[in-house]
Amino acid sequence: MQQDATESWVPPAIPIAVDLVILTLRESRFDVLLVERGIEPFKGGQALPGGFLSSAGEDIYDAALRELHEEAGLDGSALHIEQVGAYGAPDRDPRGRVLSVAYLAIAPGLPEPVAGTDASAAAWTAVDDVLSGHVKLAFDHLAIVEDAVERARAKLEHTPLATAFCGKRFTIADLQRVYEAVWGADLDLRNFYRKVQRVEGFIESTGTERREAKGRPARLFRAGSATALHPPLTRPDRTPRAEEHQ
Amino acid sequence: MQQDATESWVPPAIPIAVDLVILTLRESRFDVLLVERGIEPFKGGQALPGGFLSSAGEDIYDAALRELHEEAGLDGSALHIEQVGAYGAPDRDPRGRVLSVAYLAIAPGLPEPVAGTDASAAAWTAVDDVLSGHVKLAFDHLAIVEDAVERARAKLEHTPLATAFCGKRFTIADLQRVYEAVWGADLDLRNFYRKVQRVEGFIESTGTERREAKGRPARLFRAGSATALHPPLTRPDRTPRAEEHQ
DNA sequence: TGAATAGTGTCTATGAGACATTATCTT
DNA sequence: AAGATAATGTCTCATAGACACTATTCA
Repeated sequence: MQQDATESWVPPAIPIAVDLVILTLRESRFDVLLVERGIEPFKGGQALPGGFLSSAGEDIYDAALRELHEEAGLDGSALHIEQVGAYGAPDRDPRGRVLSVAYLAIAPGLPEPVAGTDASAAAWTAVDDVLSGHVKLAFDHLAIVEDAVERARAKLEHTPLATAFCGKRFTIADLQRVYEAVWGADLDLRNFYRKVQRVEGFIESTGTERREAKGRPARLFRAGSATALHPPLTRPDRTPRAEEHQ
Repeated sequence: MQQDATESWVPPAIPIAVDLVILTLRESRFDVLLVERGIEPFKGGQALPGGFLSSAGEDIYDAALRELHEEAGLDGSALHIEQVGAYGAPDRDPRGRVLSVAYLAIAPGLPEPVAGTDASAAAWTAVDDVLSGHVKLAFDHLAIVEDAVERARAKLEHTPLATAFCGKRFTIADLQRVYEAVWGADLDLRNFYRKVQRVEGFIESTGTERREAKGRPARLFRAGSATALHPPLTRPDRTPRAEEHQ
């Protein structure tokens, strides 16, 4: 980077924004947070929360944390956050050129559609409705959601990311619901219990239980110390296996 | 993104650069292209090829292609190129704030250290020497290389990316050398042949052969149509398996 | 003791990894 | 036929996936 510049040449500067793909599970549904746009372009349309850097000195990650707080009322220090990538097509914003850095945030299921914030227009929306095109998004936000969701789905296989969708303590059934909702696939309960418990450092027992009115109490776990899952939990083959034509 | 702006507020604009992590295999060595910096800061130091957008209207991907041509003499349309991410720490460039979008490019082994270009100072360097810190890089380029290399290593498992390191036609042994060099691990030849040939759409036979002076001729293949590998080629466990303590 | 939820065990098939020999070509 | 390189087959073990029953609690 940083080419040989003549004294007179000035590299073009472009406004920088951050966009947030905040994912969560609410009642076993895989949701993304969208806000209704209050201004043109796409006024009244649905979009990802986000915004411009507040100053030329603000770190992009800090900007993501700030928007997370301002637009979603969430505390980023408690969440899993990672960068998805930069989206910089010259025509992505009709008002003029903007380069946006997208972040993925995973939040434990929040009962309320987030209130007391800037963006009172924020609402949880089914990820499926977005990906299917049933809910239309402004700008290139659909592509951003696609990339972020695929990232989350893939990381569920190899990392303990699923625990980020759960609270501090969770049951194995809770964890299974995460996998099923994010992957959009049903998993066998017995195989899931076996695999999850075999992976070293994925979940550790708290010794406590959760009882709900009826039925046997469920044991509670917390996230373990592993950063990678060995062996991984693989997604069910959507390409079942080459139809042994014969 | 695109917050409610009052008429008077103007979002801060920042110079945008692209950095390229160009990876290849040369004589079974896994190499990255570095350039010697001609100007301060880090004058005389090693850095990734790259540069600022040429104009405020240039697409970032196009800028990556342009730099690939200018600084490495490579034709991007023939290469695998993907974005790694945005690097935007406010202090990453001592001259002032720059946001850089990093791209990963995979090139078939090129015999010569790339000549007849802008950057005659460009040179292939062993990736291991960079990752080990033996070769020091300017700015935050080490972090960029780490991210890009990990991306490449991971994608080798699930995608036919390895074929991007090879020419149009290659032997199975060529392909194995790619995996061994990028992963830094020895693979069993017999298992490799079996697995590679079982994966549908990974490689397809050309019916032709390559003969080198002596020995049995090797069959030549070309990249198949698959975009994902089923089943994947997994990296040898560096974390061998929980030492069954007992 | 019945209803409700939590948790486990076994069998089969497939892939991973270790390992040595046969095949084809040139000189 | 000797030398060199290419290619393959078998065995064992671990994991994936299909599948049904037992355990614990509360009313």
